Amino acid sequence: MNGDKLRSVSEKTINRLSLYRRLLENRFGKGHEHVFSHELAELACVTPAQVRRDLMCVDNSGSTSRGYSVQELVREITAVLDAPGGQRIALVGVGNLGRAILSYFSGRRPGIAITAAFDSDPSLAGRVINGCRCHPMSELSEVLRGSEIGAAIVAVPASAAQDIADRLVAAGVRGILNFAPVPLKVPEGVFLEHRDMTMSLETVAFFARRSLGDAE
Amino acid sequence: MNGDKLRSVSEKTINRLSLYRRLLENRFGKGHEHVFSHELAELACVTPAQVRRDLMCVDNSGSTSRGYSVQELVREITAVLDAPGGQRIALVGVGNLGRAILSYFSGRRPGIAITAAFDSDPSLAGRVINGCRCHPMSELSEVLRGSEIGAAIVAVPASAAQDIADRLVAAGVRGILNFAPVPLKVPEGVFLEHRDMTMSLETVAFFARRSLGDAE
DNA sequence: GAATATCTGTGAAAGCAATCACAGATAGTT
DNA sequence: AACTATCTGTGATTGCTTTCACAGATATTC
Repeated sequence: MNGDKLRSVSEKTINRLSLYRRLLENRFGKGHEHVFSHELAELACVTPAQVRRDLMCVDNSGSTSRGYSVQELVREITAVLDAPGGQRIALVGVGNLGRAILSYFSGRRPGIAITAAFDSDPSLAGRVINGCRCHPMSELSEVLRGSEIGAAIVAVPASAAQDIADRLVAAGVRGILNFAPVPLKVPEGVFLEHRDMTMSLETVAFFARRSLGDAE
Repeated sequence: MNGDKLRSVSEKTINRLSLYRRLLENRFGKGHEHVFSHELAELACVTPAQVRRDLMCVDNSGSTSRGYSVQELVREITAVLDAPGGQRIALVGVGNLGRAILSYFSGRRPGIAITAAFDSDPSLAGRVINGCRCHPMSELSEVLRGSEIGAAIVAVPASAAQDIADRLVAAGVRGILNFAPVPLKVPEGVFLEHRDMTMSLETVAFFARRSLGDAE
């Protein structure tokens, strides 16, 4: 990787780098060979200072009065975010949400692919959904150990989530994106992101209501 | 609402209150009439001090040596989070993700219901999915103005998202949960939550890889 | 009923993240 | 070539969130 700088990069910065890259990719070639921090900030809905701070961890030097080369910036962010040979992800839970995730990510990012799915429903075993092969849950450890999968998405019911997480960690997974509506316990060193939709929706509902109340 | 305290509550605290309530509901009646801050903290994967701080904004007083009454705590959190008569939410975009969201929230929370859905595909108009009626996109303003909907979920492609957001805001929506992979611009006073799955997955992939690198 | 143990509520401290503000750089203009 | 304008990179600052640590409260024990 990029050595010392990256060891201390915050999660929020990585989040925004991912966003910056996508925004830049969408604009490149459309008459935008260069971009200023305030332009990228406008696209990303953050401040220019935030953009420049975030970019301190990539090996790119913007030029004064011309800004950043879009192409170079994309390349440098990619050098930070993507694994050189691409990265494989597993999906556990092929219900409504799991399928939506599969279809959503199918070919969306070149550097990342969901290459194995698991579900407790045996009738799914062997099926291929959006280019991803489904396996029975019992094969989880076996399939993961035979692959280069280091991260996984959990989209199972709350009751099954912790057990799945334990098995994923035991099989060597070091990053989990959790959509189950329950917090997971993972050992030190395993990165965990909890994306609880109920939490998100209740929070939006609360602040929408408070905002209405404030206006009256 | 609860007056002064709530005016300054942070988003993070509201997020956790939502989580606490669900964890408590799941446990109540199973021999857990009371709960200590360290027990709830364990369930939520946070520190006991965090729990106590968060609970400062609800009108509940835990008793020393017995902790909090689970039932009372749920009631008090509900008084903060839920609208007295329940809250209605709109969903825009009934694709794979939109349907997964509809099925996920169907009857999940008593205080919140997705009561109207919109999609640009005319063949969906009039259909009822998971108890939610689908409307053509052209009826968005009309339907919203005739209802008590103050918040919405956006699950449309990136290219359509900003236009949808503008129309939602114009129709009086004050909170948006955005799943489209693009940041949205909304006026001051409108609460916006961006849940970008690509960002989340790339971030998990990054830290999983870094964690593996650290271990070697 | 005094002593002990263990809890809550919260002021104070520590830790993180975002913003400010300016030095240094570079292009354009006259 | 000096002057102006405007950018980046970053030390310093501000603001927010979490954690610490302890006073005060309440059961329990002897």
